[in-house]
Amino acid sequence: MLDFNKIAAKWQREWERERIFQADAGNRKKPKYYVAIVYPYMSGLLHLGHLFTYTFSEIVMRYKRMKGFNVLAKYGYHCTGTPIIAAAQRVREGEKTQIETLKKMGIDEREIPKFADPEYWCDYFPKETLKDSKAMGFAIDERYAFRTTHLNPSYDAFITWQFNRLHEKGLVKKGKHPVVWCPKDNVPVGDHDRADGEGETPKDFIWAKFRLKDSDKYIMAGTTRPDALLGQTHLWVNPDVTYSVVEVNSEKWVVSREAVEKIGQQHSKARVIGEVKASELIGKWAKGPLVDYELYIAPAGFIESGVGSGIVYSALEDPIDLMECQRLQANPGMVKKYNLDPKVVQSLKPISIISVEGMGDNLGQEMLDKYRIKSPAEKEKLEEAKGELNRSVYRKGIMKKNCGKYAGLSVPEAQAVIKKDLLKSGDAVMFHELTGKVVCRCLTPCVVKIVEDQWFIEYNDPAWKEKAHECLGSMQIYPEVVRKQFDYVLDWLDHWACTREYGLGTKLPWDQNWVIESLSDSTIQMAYGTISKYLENPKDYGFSTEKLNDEFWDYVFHGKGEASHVSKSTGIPIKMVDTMRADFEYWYPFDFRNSAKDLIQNHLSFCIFNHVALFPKKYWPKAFIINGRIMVNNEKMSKSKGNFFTMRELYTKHGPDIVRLAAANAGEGIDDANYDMEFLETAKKKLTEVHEFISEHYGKGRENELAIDKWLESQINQNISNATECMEKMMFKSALYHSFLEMQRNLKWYMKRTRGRPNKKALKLYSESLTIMLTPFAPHFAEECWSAMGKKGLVSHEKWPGANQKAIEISLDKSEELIRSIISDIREIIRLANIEKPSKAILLVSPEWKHELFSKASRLMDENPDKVLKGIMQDTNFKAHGEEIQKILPKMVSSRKLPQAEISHAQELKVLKEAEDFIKDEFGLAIEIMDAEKSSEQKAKQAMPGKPAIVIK
RNA sequence: GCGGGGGUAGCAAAGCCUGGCCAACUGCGCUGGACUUAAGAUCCAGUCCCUUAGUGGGUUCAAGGGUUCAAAUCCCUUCCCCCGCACCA
Repeated sequence: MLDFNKIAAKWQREWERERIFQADAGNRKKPKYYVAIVYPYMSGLLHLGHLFTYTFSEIVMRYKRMKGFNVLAKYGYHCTGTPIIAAAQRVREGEKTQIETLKKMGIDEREIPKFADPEYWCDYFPKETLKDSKAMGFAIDERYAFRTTHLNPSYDAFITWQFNRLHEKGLVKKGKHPVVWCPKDNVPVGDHDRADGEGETPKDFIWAKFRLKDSDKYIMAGTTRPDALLGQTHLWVNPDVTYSVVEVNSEKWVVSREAVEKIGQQHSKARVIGEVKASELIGKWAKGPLVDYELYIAPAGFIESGVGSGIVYSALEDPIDLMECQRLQANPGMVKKYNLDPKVVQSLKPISIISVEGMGDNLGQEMLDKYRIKSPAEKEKLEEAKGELNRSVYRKGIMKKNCGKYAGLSVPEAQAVIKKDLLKSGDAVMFHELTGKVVCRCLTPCVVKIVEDQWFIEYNDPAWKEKAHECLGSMQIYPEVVRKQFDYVLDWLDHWACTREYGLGTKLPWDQNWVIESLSDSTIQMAYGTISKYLENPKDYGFSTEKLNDEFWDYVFHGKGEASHVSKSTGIPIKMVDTMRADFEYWYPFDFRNSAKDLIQNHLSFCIFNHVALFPKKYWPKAFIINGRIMVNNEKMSKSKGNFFTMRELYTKHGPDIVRLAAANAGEGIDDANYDMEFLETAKKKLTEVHEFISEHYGKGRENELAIDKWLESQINQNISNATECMEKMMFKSALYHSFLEMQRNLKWYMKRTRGRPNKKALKLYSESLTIMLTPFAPHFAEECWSAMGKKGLVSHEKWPGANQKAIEISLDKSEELIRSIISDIREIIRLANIEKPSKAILLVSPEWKHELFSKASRLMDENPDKVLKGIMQDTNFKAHGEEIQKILPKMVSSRKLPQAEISHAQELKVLKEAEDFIKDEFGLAIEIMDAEKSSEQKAKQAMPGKPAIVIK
């Protein structure tokens, strides 16, 4: 077995010595290709997930180099945001799992205290990441590597520029927004920080105000269906509850006790100024918005004081309200108990305000009937009925004539308009309620909080969205199916809270209390990556980055202003300023960026938005390549399952080439890929075999040329052609299949067919093509093979092979198929007929007229299947065989199964003759090949083109 | 709910856009054989059912219906599965 690590080290030294991956814009003769590798987050070492994603970038980088491009790889380390800080905090607290995680990465126990400092992470992991990348043989130019965060003043200046420009364009605004909030920790609680309630979000409600008669108090009732206010009939309160009276903006609101805190979170401070028992409200009247009548206040058992305001208004088209109402009406005892007016109670009836196609005027009753609900106790059924009704109302409902100015609107339209009207008139206030219970990791139940003074990037700006769509339309998206997803996301993105109160990152330039959030500071960093070589190593170029300012970036990215002026204000020599400008112009835009699909709905879409806002069209992104997530042996990768691997573990154990091959072979497209640990071993064996084969056979072999040699040549060229096509389509697994696995299979057959006597020229073509095509996948190994062939220079410098179309001959494939099927048939016959000691196989090639017959028949078939028979029978050439044709042809025509007549009679004979020895060896039989017409065997008639009759004796 | 992607032989996974060469690429697994002291590896053969001195027949590509001379592939309906829905990298 080859020592893949040894090979890797050897060739990495060579590459290093020749600096073959240094990317310089000076090389302008070549077209450029800019790969914006997605940068890893520096909260740990690279792992298998990174490896998979990076393999795509890596393959394309090397491939494009071999296609003659000047390739730049953007390479960096992501350090902004909260995860590093949080992890450092955990180290400080001595949390076991965090410390274990660090230990597993090979960090010495004594070193671990250093990780209590977030900045140490930002130093340590970039270094280790670079080490790993080089050990993997990634074709990167480390001079360009950069870190994000304020620890890197150049990057800091770059982000400052970005936000100043966005701000100037009016795309960053201050506002407020609802978040799920932990009242104990005082932080927003994202999905992953929850002990319970994943997926729950704040939902819009409105609380409508119902003025209590002869009072200055408002009864507040929440609703998600403001349209139903038009059909309001009365109010429900929970008879056993004592409500609070709170003062909000000098109004007095009646709400449940539980609601008081919510008001405080979402509105100005709520001051409790009194209490009122439900019994004091029941039987009174109140006046709500939109209608001109007053509502009676009634008791209901289903009202939960913890939901909404603890009071609801009733619209009797709702099955739950209706059921409750019917119970009350049928229960004089209750009416008496609560001292209600029986006349009023009996007068309550549904007001029909919405027409729904296929339904009548009493929607609530219809649903009760449909679900056969008899009592309010049947809660589940009631919920279902309500749900179904709401759905059909939402989809098909139209506001009826009695809805005044809202008449004729569809229900969603009416909801939107009414909501707006009510909020404007002050008859209702906006409220957010969680869609379900959320519990923070600290076990505190969460609430909705309105965050004030938050800065947003206004991705909801319609003009901006339109431009983003335009950009997407001009981009290549691989695989194409993801485009729809992007389209949706671009529309869906709302304003994005882009600042945090704490975390690593650049300070918001005009409001230094805020730190720019981590997804927002990495949307156009590919532009920085074109000139990071200079900015990260200014001393090497004789300048300093201390005084970088917005003017500098304006000049470099937009050519705005004067180089001399920029030079004066930044202290950077004019020549350097212009060099950077030129480099940017040369490299930008980026041509390739790949990532796992999780980044579609944020990072990649942000990237589009920010580019269209900050750069002219010619610098907009060119292509996104989306890959699935990686699984290990068909299981999700996770630390708890023990199938979590750092990249370092993998390449140390198996060598980088093997690890890369397995990654390339894991999958392509958007489906989750599978990293097959067994393939690692298979790959080692296969590569070792290849190396042995090449070392042994290259430059040797016979000189004379047989058909089988042409066949191999044809196959090689087909493989080149297929592999190239796959490479261009970014389908690297398929590319690997054609360039490597298929090639190997072909070789095996070839060696067998030539009985170990290959042709020298064919082998040369094979070895060279294979080695070159393997270079993007297993570059060290390819170098090793290249040198084993005695080649001077590096295979990394070779051109990707072009397929010689002339060498591709389908008829050669057909010939091989013929041989294969004959062998398999002979074997089958021997087996079935149980022939103990066969001595001879006679192969009877179908007569020439049959070849002619079927090639003509298939021509006729393409024209008109109905006329095949007639056409043939009219042809005098076939007259002599009329009877036989009548027997076989009609059936074949009707089933559309004609024998293939691609190989002529003469060719068929020739092919068989040439393979005679091969077949003989295969079975140890004497072989006789003859024209079926000249044979007296019964079987001879069965011979068809491409299917000789076989007689075993 | 909204949006997206899927359902193919024991498993995994191609094919579907551009219908026919599809009983359906390929890998794994399984069965038998060769090699070997043995195991592993490797190699050869087989692996939907029936039939058979091969090239024959039947039933398959979630389910049902349709278009067509012809459907895994096109159209319609139904069922089921996966992913995303944010302030987080």
